[in-house]
Amino acid sequence: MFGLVDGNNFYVSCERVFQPRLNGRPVVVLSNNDGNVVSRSPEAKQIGIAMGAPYFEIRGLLQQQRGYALSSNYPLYGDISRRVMARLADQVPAIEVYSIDEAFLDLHGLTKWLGSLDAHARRMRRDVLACTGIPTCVGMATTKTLAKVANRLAKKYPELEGILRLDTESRRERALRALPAADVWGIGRQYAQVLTAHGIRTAWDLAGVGETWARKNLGGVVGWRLIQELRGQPCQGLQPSEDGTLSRQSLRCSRSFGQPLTTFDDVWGALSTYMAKAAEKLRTQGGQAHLLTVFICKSQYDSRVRPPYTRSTTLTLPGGATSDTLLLLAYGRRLLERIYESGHSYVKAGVVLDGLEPPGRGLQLDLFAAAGSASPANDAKSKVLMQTIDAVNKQFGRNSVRPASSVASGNAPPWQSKALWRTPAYTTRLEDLLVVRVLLNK
DNA sequence: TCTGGGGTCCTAGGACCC
DNA sequence: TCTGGGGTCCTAGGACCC
Repeated sequence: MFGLVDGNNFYVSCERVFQPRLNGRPVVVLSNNDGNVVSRSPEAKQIGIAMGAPYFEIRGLLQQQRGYALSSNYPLYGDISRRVMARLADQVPAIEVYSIDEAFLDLHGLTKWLGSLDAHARRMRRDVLACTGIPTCVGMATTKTLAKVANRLAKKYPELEGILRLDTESRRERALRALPAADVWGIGRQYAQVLTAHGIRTAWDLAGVGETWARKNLGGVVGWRLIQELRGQPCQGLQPSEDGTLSRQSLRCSRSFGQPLTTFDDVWGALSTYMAKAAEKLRTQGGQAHLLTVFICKSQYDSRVRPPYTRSTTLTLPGGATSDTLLLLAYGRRLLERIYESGHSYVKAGVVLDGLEPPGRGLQLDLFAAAGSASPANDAKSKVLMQTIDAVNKQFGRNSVRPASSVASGNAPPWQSKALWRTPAYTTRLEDLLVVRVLLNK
C-alpha cells in the first residue's frame, strides 16, 4: 500500500504560518519575477483566480477583493518542507520525497501493527499540522497513480476530511468515475486533448483503453504503465529518499530577466551568475557533473518573434566530471557563443548540469588536454580554491566572491529579477527571526 | 507595461566500438 | 552486384510533474 501526502496550497500555507492576517483572505504567491500565480489560497480559487495566471491579469480582481499577492520565498518553503518531511519520515517505514510539498509513503504491513490505516493517516495529519502549521491531505492505494487519485479526491471533497483510501474494487471504480481523465497523474495538456477527441472523459474510461492504443497515443511505454497503475497493477516502486532529501540526476539554475537583454555581455553576465550558483549547489551536494547545457530564450509572447523560442547546446566536458566554477564558466562562455545571435532580445537564460556523479570517482584525464585543464595537480588546486570560495561566501555573504562577468557596471544588474513583495526568511536567517515580546503585568 | 523554476523519463538517429 | 549483429554514447527534442 502506498500513501501520498501533500501540503494544501503549500506556499500560501507556509506564508500563513508567520502571518495570521492572511487567514481567511484571498492570497496568491507569485513565481520568480512576480510573473505568474503559483499557489492560491482556497479563497483565491473561489474568486476565480486560475493556477498559472499572469499577475497583471488578476491584479485588479485581487485588489478589489482585498486579497494579497506575495513574491515567492523559496528559502522559507524549502525549510518548512524539510520539517514536514522529517515528521512524516518518523511515522512510516520509508518515504520518497517527490517534490517540495509531496511525499510517497511506504505503508506496507502497517495494518498489522497499527490496526486502521485511516486512523494512522489522521494521526500523521494532526502531527504535521501541530509541528509545522501545514495542513495536508492523504491518499492511500495499491499503486502510486491510484494514491495520487485518492489524494486528489481527498482534497476535492471536504467531507472526506483530508483522507481517502482506495483498497477495494468498488472504491477504485467509484473514485475513477468521479475523476476527470485530464486530472490523472501523467495526463498533461496534449494528452488531455487526445483523450477528449476520442471521447474518453473520466479516469474510469481511461483505465479501459487497450495496450496498443495507450502505447500509440500516450507516449509509448509510459502511457501503458499509467493505464496499468490505474487498474491497480503497480509499475512503479517507492524510491526511498536518503535522509529525507531528494537525490537528483541533474541540477538546473535558470531565471527570467527583470528586463529583456540585447547584448552578449549582459546575457553572459546573467548566465555566469547562474552557472556560479549551480556549481555551488553541486558542490554542496558533493557531486560532479560531466554534461553541461546552456540555453537562452526569446519571448514567446512577442508577436514579432518566431519560433524556436529556445536555443540550447550541450557539451560533454572533455576533462571529465567537475564541479569547478572556473572550468564550467570557461566552457559555458563558449557554449553561449555558439547559440547567441545578435540583434535579438532575450528574456531568460539557464544552465543545466547533467550526468551527476558522486565525488571520488577518480578523474578522467584528457590525453590531448591543453595546459590549464584537468590534471591531478590542477584538480587538487581547484578543489582547494572552490572550498575557499565556498567558505568565504558562507562567512561573508553569498556574493562576496563571484565571477567578474556577473558584476554589472551600474547599481542593480539589468537581469535582476523582480520580487516586490518578498516576506522575510523567518526560519533560515538570523536577522529575520520573529521577536516575541512578553508584557508582564506589574 | 507585465507571462516561473527545477525536475523526470522516453525516443530516435547517427557515430563509433568490437 | 554483393555488405552483420549487438552494443554504447552523444545530442536534441518532446512529453510530463509540482
